[in-house]
Amino acid sequence: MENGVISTKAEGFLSRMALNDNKAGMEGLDRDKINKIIMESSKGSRFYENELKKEEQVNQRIEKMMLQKAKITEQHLKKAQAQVDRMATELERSRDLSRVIVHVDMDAFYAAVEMRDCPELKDKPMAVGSMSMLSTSNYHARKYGVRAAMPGFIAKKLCPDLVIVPTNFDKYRAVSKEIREIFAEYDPHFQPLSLDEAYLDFTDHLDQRQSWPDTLRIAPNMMLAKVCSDKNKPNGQYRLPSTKEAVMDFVQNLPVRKICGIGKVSEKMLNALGISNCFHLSQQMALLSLLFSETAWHHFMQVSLGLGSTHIPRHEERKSMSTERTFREMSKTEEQLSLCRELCEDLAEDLKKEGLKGKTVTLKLKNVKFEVKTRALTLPYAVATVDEIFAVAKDLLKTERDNESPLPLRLRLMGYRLEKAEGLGGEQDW
DNA sequence: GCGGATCAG
DNA sequence: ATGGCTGATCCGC
Repeated sequence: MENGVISTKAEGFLSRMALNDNKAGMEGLDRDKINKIIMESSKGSRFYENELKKEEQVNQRIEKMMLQKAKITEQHLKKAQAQVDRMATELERSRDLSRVIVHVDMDAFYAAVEMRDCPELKDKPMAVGSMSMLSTSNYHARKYGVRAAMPGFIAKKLCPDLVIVPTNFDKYRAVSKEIREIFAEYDPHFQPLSLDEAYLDFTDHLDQRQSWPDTLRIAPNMMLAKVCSDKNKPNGQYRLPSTKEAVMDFVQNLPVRKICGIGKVSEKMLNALGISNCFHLSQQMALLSLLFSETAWHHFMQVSLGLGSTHIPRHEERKSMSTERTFREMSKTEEQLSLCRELCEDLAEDLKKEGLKGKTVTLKLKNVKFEVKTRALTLPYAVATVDEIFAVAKDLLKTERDNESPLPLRLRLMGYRLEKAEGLGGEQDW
């Protein structure tokens, strides 16, 4: 029993904190050595303690799921299988292989821009970000296990020669603009996902020119195109043929973690059921339909059949806008209040740029133990100005302070979000 | 509607 | 000493 607990904890550490070799450029490095260094620089920190706590919650979720699984009868499963089969037939009828979808993803984008502007960096391990957090790293640095979303001080331990370049968003935005102008030539309705990523529908373009560009990752739908864009990095290309056989073959060998929407936690839950790739996923669909929500298993179903959107949606209207900031411990009421005011000013300014309003104000707090809390209030009318927002924001903060009283709120992050409320009348007020 | 969680980039 | 920020969505109240 004692041993069981300890090994669960060790496993928990690995799944949540350990090196993620999902990314390109992470093949064939010394995982054990890297994980040991990450572990040593993490152990005992408040961040790490909180990660352990979160991991324990995930383990409990899994335990609950396993108990549910144990209660499922053969009869139950048979019935579910019949429903799954019916749905598969239905979905199969909707399969559309006539579109050509491309997902473009700039390789190590921020790092590439910095190396372009400072060629000496090309031969060195480098990353973009700060000692607190890295946005991305070049391929030299990846050999040491240095990757995006890793704090710089840990990266420095993995690779003491690492050069950390501060982020320069204006520059990346400018390059992104150039890139998007090129995208528009191929598909005027392309959908940008971030500064360095976009979906393009190439179907019409290819009808006009007959030559096949072999410079891109191509597939018959968005889900597949996204996965393909990860293949043969860097500088490699991949085209998934538009046949059902090719698609099914491709999808069956795919680890579930590669699927957009399946993250660390979902992966761990699926793994607990013996599911690690999409072949297992399709084999266990009846079981999944009984253990997961409808939305979740329908998504699994689509994925296991290699289906995805064949039309790129037009850019949706934004639903919320937020601003948050991390700082060193702040416990004084007056300081917190003036920060609250500052954040409201920033938010109001951002809202003004887009001419937006919102009905729901949400306060986000993270204490020095990395515990996150949100507190929201929905108004009967939409607000946008600093004073309107601040009036609500300061009350939300006060309520939290009163809740904790007489202990002070020992904060490391504060943020505010304004949201368009659902329901009738939401549209005209936003 | 609220709050916690997950996910992506 | 240093463990981010923004936006979306889902689940279970």
